[in-house]
Amino acid sequence: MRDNSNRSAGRPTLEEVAARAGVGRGTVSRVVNGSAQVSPKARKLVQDAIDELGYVPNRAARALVTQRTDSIALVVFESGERFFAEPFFGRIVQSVSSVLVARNLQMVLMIAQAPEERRQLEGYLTRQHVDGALLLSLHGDDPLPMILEERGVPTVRAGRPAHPGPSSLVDADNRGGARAAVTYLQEQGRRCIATITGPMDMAPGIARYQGYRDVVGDGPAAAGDFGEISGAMAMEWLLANYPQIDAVFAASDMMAAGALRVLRRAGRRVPEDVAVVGFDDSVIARHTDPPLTSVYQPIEQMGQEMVRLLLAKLDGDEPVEHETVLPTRLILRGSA
Amino acid sequence: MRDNSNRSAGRPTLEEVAARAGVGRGTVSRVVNGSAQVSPKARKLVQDAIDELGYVPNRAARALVTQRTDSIALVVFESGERFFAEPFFGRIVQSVSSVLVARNLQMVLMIAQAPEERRQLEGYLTRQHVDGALLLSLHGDDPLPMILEERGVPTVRAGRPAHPGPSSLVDADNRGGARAAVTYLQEQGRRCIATITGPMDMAPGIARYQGYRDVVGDGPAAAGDFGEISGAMAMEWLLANYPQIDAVFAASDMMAAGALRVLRRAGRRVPEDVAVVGFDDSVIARHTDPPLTSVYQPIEQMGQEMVRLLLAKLDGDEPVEHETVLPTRLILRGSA
DNA sequence: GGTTCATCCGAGAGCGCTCCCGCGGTAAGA
DNA sequence: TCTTACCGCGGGAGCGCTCTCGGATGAACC
Repeated sequence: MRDNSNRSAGRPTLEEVAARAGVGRGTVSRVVNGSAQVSPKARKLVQDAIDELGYVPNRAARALVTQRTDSIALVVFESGERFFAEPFFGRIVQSVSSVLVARNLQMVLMIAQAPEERRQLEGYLTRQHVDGALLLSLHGDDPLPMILEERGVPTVRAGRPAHPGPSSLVDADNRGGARAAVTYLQEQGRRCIATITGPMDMAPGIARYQGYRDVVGDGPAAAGDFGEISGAMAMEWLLANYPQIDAVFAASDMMAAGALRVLRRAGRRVPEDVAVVGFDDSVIARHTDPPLTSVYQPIEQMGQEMVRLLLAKLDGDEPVEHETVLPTRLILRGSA
Repeated sequence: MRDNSNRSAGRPTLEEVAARAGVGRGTVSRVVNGSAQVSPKARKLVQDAIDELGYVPNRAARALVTQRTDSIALVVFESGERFFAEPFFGRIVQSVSSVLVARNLQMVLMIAQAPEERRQLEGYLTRQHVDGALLLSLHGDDPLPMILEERGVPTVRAGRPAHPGPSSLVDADNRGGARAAVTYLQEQGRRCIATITGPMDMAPGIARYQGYRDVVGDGPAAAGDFGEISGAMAMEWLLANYPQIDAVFAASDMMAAGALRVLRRAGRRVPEDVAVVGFDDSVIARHTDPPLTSVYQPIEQMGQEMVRLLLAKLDGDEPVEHETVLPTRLILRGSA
C-alpha cells in the first residue's frame, strides 16, 4: 500500500518539493539553505512548492551529512538542591533558551549532580549529540572544559575558573559590584563597615572580597560559604568582636538573610542601627524583612553573551578564546 | 588523503566495528540494540570490538531510519519571571532530567513566554524534532495538547486542565493537602480558621479551596492570585472583617508570606495569636519569619511519573490516557 | 556568427544506521 | 538418512539530506 509517487504518507521530503516545483533536489536544497546560486524564478517556484506542501527539512537527515546537530548543551554542575534554590540558574537557562530558540537551535539541558552522572556526561558530550556546550557552575579545576575542547567540542563557561582554561568565558563584575555596594554604604555615612565573605577558594568569593577591600581596606571580615547558616554564624562572630559595626556587606543574599536574623535577635534595627547589603539580587532579597539592598548581576545578558560566544566559536570566525565581563548594579531596597 | 579502510579519522562507525569483530553490520546492530537473535560468541566478539574502538552509535543516522529522535521536550508555558521565581519548575526540570539521562534520552527544554514564541513552538513540536512532550503550567484551555496529540506527538501534562483533554496527566493531591493543613490547624485547637484562596479559575486554586471547605465548611475566605501582594491584601481584609481569626490557611507560600507581613504589622504574633500555613513548601517557606508550615508536593515524583507515562505512551504498551494523582504532605515549621 | 565564460541547475554519491530478505548450518522429527 | 524447521547471520536497500561536479544555457565578446 506504499505510495512513493506523489503524496506520500508522512511529511513531504526534499524530493517531493523538487518534483512539485519541477526542479532538481539540488535547487531545492539551495533555496532552503539560502544559497545565492539560484535564479529568482527557480527560487519562487521552489518557495511556492515549499509553502504548499508545508515542507520542513528533516533534521536527522541533515545532521547525518553535515555532522552538525543544531543543538547545544547547557550543562549545570550542581546538585538538584542548589539548582532550584538559586534563582541564578533559572534565569540563565531562560535567557539562553530564548536566544537559542530565536536562532532555531535546540537547547539540551543537562544537570550533572552525582559523580556518576558527571562521568556519563563527559562521554555524552564528547561523542556526537551536540555542537557545543555552555558550562555553568563548574567546580574547582574541573578538567571537563579542557577535555571537551581537545575533542573538538567548543565550550563557553560562566564565571572565572581558579586556573584559566581553554574555554571562552563570561563573568559578572563581582569586584566592581562589591565596590559599589561598599561605597554606597560609606556615602550613607556608615563608619564601620564589616563584610561576610564567600568561600575564599571560589572566584566570586575572592573577587567580592577584593571589591570590599578596594574601598575600606582591612575592615572587620568573617568568612562564610554563601549559605544562610554561615551568614548567621559570621554575623554573630562580627557582633561579638566588633560591636560598633554599623553596616555589613554580605557576599550573597543568603548570608545576608542569615545576618538579618541574627541582627534582629541581637536587637539591632536594620537599617537604622546596622545597614545590610547582599549580593545576587535573588528572590529572597525581596522577601526578607526588611527587603535586602543587593548587587544585581545581569544574568540575562550573561546568558545571551554565552550563546553569542559559543556560536562565534562554532562558526569559526572569532579568535579561539574570548572573555566578557559584564557590569553589576546595586539595587536599593529597605536594608541599606 | 581519505582513508576509508581501517581506521578513519572521525569516530568509528558500525561498519568498522563489524570489520574488527569479523561479523556483518547486521550483527553489530543487533548487539547494540540488545536483540536476542545473537549467539553469545558473536555478541562477545562485537562487544569487545565496541569497547576497543569506543564505538557509540550515531544518533542522527539512527534517527533518520527509525523516525525517532530519542529526545523529548519539556515545555514550560510561563514567563521567564515566573519560571525562575517558582522553585516548582526547577525541581520538575531537575527530576525529569535525571530520569531522562538514565534512559539515555535527551531533554530539550523550551520556555514559551511570548505569544509569538508560543506559535513557533507549535510548529516546532509538531514537526520532527522530538518524540513527545511534557507540558508544564499550561494556561486555561490551551489547545496545544489537542493539536499535538492529533499530529501524533504524545503529551503528558502536569496539573489538571479546566476541561479534560487528550493528554495523560500527573497532578498533586491539592485537595487532600489542603484538608490535611486545615485539619492540623483544628487539632492544634484553632477555632477560627480563615483561608486565602488562589484564583478560582485555576484548578489548584479550586482544589485547595475545596480541601479547606471539606474541613471547616463556610469559613472566612478571601481570594488572592497566588502572589505575595494579593496575600497581604487578603490578610488585611480578613483582619478587618474577622478580627477573631486565630489561623490562616493560604493556598500558596507567597500569599502566606504576604499575610505574615500584614499580621506582624497588625501586632499579631505568629504562631501564638494566629497560626499560618502555606502551600508549595517553596524556598521562601524556609526564609520567612517565622518559617512557614507548608504543604509539600512531591514534585520530584511528579516529574518522574510524567516521564514514565510519556514513555509508556511512546512505547504504545499502555492505554492512551492515564492519570496519576500524587499525595501531598504537611511540613511543620514555626508558623503553625 | 562563433567562441568563451559565467551562471544556474540536475543528479550521483554517500553520510551511518536499521530493516528485512534469504542463505547456510544445526537440531528435531519422520 | 532425509526432510522440515528454526536460528543466527550477512549484506542490500534505503531513510532524507548536502555536496560536488559536469552539463546546459545564455550573455558577452571578437
